[in-house]
Amino acid sequence: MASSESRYSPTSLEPKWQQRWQELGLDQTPEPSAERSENFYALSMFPYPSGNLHMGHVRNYVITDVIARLMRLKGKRVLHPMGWDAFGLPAENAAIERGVDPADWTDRNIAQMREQLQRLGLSIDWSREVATCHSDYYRWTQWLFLQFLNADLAYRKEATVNWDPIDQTVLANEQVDADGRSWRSGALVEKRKLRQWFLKITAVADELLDDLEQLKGWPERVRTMQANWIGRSSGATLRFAIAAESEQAIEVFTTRPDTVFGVSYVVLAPEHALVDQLTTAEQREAVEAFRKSLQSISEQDRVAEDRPKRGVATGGSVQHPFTGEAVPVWIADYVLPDYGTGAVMGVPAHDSRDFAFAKQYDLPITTVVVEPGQAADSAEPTEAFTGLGELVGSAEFDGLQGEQAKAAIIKAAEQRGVGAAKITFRLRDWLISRQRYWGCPIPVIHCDDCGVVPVPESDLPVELPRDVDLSGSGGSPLERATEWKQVSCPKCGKPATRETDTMDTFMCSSWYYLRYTDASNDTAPFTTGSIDAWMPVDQYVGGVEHAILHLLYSRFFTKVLQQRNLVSCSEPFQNLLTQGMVQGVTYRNPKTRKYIAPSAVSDASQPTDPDDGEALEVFFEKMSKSKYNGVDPGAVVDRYGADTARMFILFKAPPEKDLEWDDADVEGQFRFLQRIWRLCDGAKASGLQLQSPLTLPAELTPAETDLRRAVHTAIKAVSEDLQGDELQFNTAVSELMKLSNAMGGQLDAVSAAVAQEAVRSLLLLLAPFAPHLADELWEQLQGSGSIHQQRWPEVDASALVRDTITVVLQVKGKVRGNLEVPAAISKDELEQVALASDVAKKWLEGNAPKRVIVVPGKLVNLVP
RNA sequence: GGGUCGCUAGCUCAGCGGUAGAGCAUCCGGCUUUUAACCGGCUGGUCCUGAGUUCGAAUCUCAGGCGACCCA
Repeated sequence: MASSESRYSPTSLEPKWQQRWQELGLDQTPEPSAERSENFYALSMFPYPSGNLHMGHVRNYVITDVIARLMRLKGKRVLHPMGWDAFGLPAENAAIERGVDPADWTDRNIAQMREQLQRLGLSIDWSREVATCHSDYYRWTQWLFLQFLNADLAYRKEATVNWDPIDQTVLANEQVDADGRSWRSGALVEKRKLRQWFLKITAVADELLDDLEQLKGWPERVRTMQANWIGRSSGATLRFAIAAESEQAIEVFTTRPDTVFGVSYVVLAPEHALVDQLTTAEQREAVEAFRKSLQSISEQDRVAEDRPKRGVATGGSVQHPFTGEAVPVWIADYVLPDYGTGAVMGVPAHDSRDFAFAKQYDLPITTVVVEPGQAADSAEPTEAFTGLGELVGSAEFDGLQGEQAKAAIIKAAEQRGVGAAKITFRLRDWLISRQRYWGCPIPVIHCDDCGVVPVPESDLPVELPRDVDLSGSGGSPLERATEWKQVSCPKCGKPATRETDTMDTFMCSSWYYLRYTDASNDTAPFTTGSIDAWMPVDQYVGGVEHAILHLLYSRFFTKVLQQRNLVSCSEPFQNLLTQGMVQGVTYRNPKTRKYIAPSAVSDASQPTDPDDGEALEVFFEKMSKSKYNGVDPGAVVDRYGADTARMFILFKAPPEKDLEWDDADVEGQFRFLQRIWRLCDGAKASGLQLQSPLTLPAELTPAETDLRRAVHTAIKAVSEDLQGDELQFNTAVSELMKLSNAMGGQLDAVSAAVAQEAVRSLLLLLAPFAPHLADELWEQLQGSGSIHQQRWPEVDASALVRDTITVVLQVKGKVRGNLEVPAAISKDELEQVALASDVAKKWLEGNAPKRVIVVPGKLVNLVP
């Protein structure tokens, strides 16, 4: 009765199962086991609630969901939460531009995105949802800030920052483009000195670097990026006295003390404190002009290698620490005030930047290091020799090599009081002040008498005032919230004012993974019990754009909290998967450089611009509104269902690689799910049921043996693809396809027990990927309970064994035939069978082979 | 300039010393007369290039090319 065949209809089936799962409480986090290894923490980087879910989000959360569902099937107790990185500038901009309240705007967006997420069938425990902008969360962000303050790891200092003169606000370095303009207002950013709050991340720089070694479950490149960002370099400080007998000196940091005899000048950062003193009257004007010209240039630009180095002589000079000779002092753009000592020694012969600088300003280039055994070349070098080598022209240090030379010079410098060994870091303290409204208020009070006074814990949270003037200009909006700002000092009771800076939103996201472990606790941010049960996160999934910022800050928080005995782990994320971008097909007119929407392209195989008929360039790029290449997840779910969207995203590319969205392949996935539907539908029509396991027959037919081999091969392959360092969802899906192909037409040809085992296994393997379809078919075939309450199938190794195997027969390395032999054949027997074969007779022409290579189970190679 | 990774069928990838494979797409045939179709089948590869090691190299080594990412 083919007409009664049911149809795969995800749009009706998926909401049904989402509701059923909720009723069954399947997504709820169970009570954790005392045995940590029985618990599993699967975590996605939480999103900013922009209001619109995009494909990148979908990819992120689907990956984590497959892992969470798999771990439940494997019997783990799983924590799989979700929340919102909800403070940030877009909400404030919406307020400025459209007059909406940032809190309302954010909450509406959260509601909208939550609904979009729920349609994907993600097994998230929504009872643990957090939003960083809600005071029941940010009171603990403030509490943690006070912990840092108490530990002397939070401080205020005057610093040079990027100031946007139109928006009247500080900007982070990332918000200043390559031309030194604000991304928002387009204004040229100015440098300003302001008092700002910092967290002392440099206090744990060594731990942050050294512990990267432990993070075996992280991508190598993320670890490398962090190591480079931290940038530990060991070398020495050397003092160049301002004048003979002078106490005052320019202190430089160098990783190459061995090149000190090659110094031909010293360069100060233009901001350096000694510049004014050293500048001669003749040079003062030039120095001032140079300093002014730098105000609009970003730091990244100043140090960019391909940029010409610019500088000006101060006219002053200092004394070489070893020779006592006068060394001219310059200022230059490539020396930064906050790095090292803000001063470097110029050794043109052995540093490429110094070399370029010396060439440009015609400064002497003195070679003091050569390849071991080579004599010094008197000709002027054409490029810097930056490697280690043997010292020449370095007085008593001549002949010393490499590290030995460095050590000797450092030792000599220490003895003469002109320097010392020193380790520096590129990492700088984390500036967390923001002069913005929509952020977490920094919980301190400024009192004229008592200074900076922390808000008492009992007064937390310091709530953001509502109805603040957010006109977008005139400094921090909180400065104008006078009623909120005026308080009495917690210490002396006199009138005082609240801190009006809010925190960098990265503060809020640096500990949210801890909050999930005990999300509704209103007496503590988390407890040692909840931390011990779930931390560290077993699998973290997110974009590689956070390789440094968020991931480094979170590691910093964890280390500080561990030192203060608030958490028991030293690293927050055990395994990290950085997923690739989702790219959409992009059309661009090569002449006008305009992007064309796919909907405007009539013939996708030969796309042309509807306006001028120009042939369009076609390529894949990250989905974005401006390129019209986005695909709306909601539309895909509407049309094909969440299961198809999930399957496609997992199958189309390995998770860490970029994924090219292709509608045709989405169709392909939908068809695959339909095939599974029909396969099970056919089995159902034949009376197959899943509720009670049948006993396999003692003797199997060849068809049964083949089917069981296919089933257990798939179980083995999928299980292996989903464990270990490389999670290969794409090949796992491919294995499911192979299995369903092997099952096609075979279910009626085998006994009920074998058919049942096959269908049961297929659905279980499918369950983490296409959870709705798997559960629906499970139910239709009378499976007990939900499929997501079952256990992951075990491999039956005996089903993989073959009775006979095909062995390759080679003659002199060339394949000349093959042999069908019993699987258990011995090496000697195999050799005998090979020598007796027709192939051997033909190719050896009756001669005995000189050599016989037998690889058991694989081949025999006869060498005549 | 240095480092890391990659280069296998049209696409995405597996294989990592032993007869070059999977899925998707293409193509063909059938079945329907489909409008989210379906079933069956066949194609398809100097494994980036060159040299070396080996009985045997996609796989190991070296050199080169191309690409991606990171660093300076």
